Amino acid sequence: MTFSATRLGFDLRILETFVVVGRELSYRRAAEILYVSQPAVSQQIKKLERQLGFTLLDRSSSGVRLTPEGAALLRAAERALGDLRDTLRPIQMALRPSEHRIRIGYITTWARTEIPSLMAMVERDSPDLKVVLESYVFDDLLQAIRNQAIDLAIFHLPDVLDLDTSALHLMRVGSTQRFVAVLAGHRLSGRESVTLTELADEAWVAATGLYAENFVALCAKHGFTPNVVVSAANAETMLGLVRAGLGVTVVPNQPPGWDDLAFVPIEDEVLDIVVAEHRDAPHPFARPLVGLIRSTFATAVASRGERYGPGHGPGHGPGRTAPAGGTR
Amino acid sequence: MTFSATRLGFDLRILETFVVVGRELSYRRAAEILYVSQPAVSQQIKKLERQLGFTLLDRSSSGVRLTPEGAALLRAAERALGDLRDTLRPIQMALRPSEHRIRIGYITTWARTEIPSLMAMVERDSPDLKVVLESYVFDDLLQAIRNQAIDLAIFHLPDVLDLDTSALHLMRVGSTQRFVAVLAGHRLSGRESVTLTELADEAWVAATGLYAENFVALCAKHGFTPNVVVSAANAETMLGLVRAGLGVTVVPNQPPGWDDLAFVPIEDEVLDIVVAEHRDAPHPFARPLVGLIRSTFATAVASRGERYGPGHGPGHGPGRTAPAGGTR
DNA sequence: TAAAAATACTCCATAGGTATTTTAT
DNA sequence: ATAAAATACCTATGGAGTATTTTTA
Repeated sequence: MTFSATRLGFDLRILETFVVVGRELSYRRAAEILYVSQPAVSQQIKKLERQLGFTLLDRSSSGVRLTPEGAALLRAAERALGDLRDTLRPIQMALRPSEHRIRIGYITTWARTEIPSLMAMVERDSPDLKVVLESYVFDDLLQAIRNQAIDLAIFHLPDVLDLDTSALHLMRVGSTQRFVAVLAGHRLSGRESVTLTELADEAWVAATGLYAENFVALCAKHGFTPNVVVSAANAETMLGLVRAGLGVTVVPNQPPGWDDLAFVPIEDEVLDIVVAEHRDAPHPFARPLVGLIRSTFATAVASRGERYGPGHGPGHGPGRTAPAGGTR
Repeated sequence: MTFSATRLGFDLRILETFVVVGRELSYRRAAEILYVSQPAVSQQIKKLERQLGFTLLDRSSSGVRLTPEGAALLRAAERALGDLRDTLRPIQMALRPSEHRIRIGYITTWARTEIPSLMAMVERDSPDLKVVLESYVFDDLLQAIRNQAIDLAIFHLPDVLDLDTSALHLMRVGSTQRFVAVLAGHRLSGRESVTLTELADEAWVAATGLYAENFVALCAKHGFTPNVVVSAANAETMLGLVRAGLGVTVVPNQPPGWDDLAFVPIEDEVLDIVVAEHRDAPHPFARPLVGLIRSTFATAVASRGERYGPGHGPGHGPGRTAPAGGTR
């Protein structure tokens, strides 16, 4: 016998999945946004349809269309999820009075352009929301969420390295590609794009920690070991070192204000830009912010979204844990 | 990596558990009501406290007290769960327009006294709620929920037999004991109580189906095989057969209107009276009704609540499936 | 033929179970 | 000493993953 505990109607995560599918009208894009696999979305929707007893979506290979019932549920669910959050918020606020402000952690890569434009949107959209910005070294960022030092983290995912994202909840907000940053006079500075292999013999300004490891692993995948002449912990410093002529470096965006540098796209897989929150104790205001973050990165970054979320994810062993601090 | 799907705050089941504990101020009683084991409640509360970051309940062996924070959460949670249900209800109603009424299935054992007094309470409490009553043979009752032929089932659990309650959600609403029904002149009719063993040589009027199997198994546990002279599918008939002098029978209550019969309590474990709903598609109005059902059975039955819910539950093999109908 | 969703299966995390120990009255 | 909650350990279920097949424009 299974005496399951009390349920309040159906599972709410499933409704949220349906809302995303209903908005995107694509299982694949919904999977990308939710950062789960496409079959997971299929299964959730199917389960919901089974529970309700009728079809919500007409799907075919050419796309997905809402049935009339589906359209009704979408409207109702969007409203209801909003109401639900509004209901839950005061409880959570009452219980954690310290959280009338939301703390966003980010890596300096995104400090120059994306964070300011995000803050502008926040100011316009939710002027009464207090945001505290905290810049982090990537290696400490995930741990900061686990520690509840921050509520939301913005970063791009290492694409080769396996990451320990336990206790986190990721949502994809955009994607970008790598650029190699070279001095204006560099032999490649005029190029439309380059392959990583062409850069095998360069002197490199590398990152530190996990991003550096990921870069080395990426190079290994392309058959060479980079000649790292110097490492630095943040993008600003790295670009400064490039400008100083120490070597070339790789960055996931084209920051403005580096007029004597050239940024050449690397023909490579795209990088996912994600936000992470604590899996079990999400901040009540996090969700609306994620929407704003997504539009920020949608406009700020050339996003073309290839593959859906997971792909180098689970099932690859225990992953690695970011240093700094215990399990709390 | 684990990319868990979107969460809406913490799990809602956990909040419901807390509400019950907060009201009962006892893990054990909460476990009984929720029909889960006491450790399950311990774990859920502990998880909630860990997520929130502070203590909700001061517990000791002499009882449980709410901390100030716990009291605050209890108030907020009760209100919020109500709001949540109010939010969800219109969605569910819109999606299943046929369910502006709730269908309650029950076994005839409870038809004489409990169901009418329940209906009286419903009439007083929620006069605009349409209830449809359907009496069932026990063997078909659970399947009727799976089929969504009814929304709520009221019955007592077989205590020896293992039951297939998959896809169901049980909540305990009361407990009772067995009575042996004998003719007024029977040798035992004056007794305060009897043991089952004393009845080993009686001629029996038995139930049919699962309840009958359970009765036979119970007798086996007490070391004898009952001499069943006739079987009947419902309590009214069985008592009629007793009155006709065919034998004695066992019932889980003392129905009125059988003045020429005597009901002698059997020294035995108590039986749990439970309601069941569909695990994945509960009726929006079911929850408030369960409260009324609980008070009905609290007043109608001598309830003393010994052990908490599960105990002959999971881990006993696949259980058995009620006949009649496929998996839907 | 290509792109999207569905299916098949495997695996792991969660959560509930039982049995037992700890604790406080 | 007793009753309640906590702990330890185990197991089952569900959900999400990858790989693959099916479908239809």
